[in-house]
Amino acid sequence: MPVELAPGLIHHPGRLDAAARRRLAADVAAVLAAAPPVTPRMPRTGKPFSVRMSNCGPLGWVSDRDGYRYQPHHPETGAPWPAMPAAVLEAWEDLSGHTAPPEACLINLYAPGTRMGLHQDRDEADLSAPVLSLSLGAPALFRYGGLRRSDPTRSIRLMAGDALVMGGPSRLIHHGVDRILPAGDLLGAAEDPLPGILPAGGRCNLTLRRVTQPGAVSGVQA
DNA sequence: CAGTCTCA
DNA sequence: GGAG
Repeated sequence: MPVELAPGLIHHPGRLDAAARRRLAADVAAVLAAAPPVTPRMPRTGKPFSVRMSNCGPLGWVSDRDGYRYQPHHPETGAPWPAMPAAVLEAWEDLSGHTAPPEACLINLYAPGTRMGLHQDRDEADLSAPVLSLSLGAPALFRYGGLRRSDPTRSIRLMAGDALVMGGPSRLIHHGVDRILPAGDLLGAAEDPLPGILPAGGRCNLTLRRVTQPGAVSGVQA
């Protein structure tokens, strides 16, 4: 059953069963074969993220010395991002409450020890759509706060199969990943969703977003 | 510009 | 965990 952590911030524990998780993982593996994970870098400083990333869908989120942006092609291969898999689109239809389809699915790969500092998802022109997060693999300690970075924060454990919707008043809240937890930390067998791609004990997170304004002309990025 | 980091 |  869903838990409303804050207005517009909905946690769906165990939303994806084992079969759905396997199907999603297989789809993600196929995407990563065509769009290999990239190590993003901080704008200006070039400091690498610990998380590795890829994308599927018409647009993908990338970060390098030039800044954050969405672009239609892989930054290293130059190929268009792979199409959004059916399992991803179905999750959006089930959980987003949004009629227009997602335009970007960012794939975050967390090896053990990887973290993601508190940040906002604010590179999208259309903020009326929620961000939908799906978790695979190892559990993670997820932290969320408010609209201001200095707002008080709380943390929850995000597990394989969990979905999290950040929408409405929570669309721009700060959030991050404090740490990847040992797979055996809780009951439930360790799942390695992407063997050969993600180290054992790692986590894969998918975030689905709407990027462009409803009326935007193709080729023009707000 | 920033989803970085380290210090405390 | 909060600040810079």
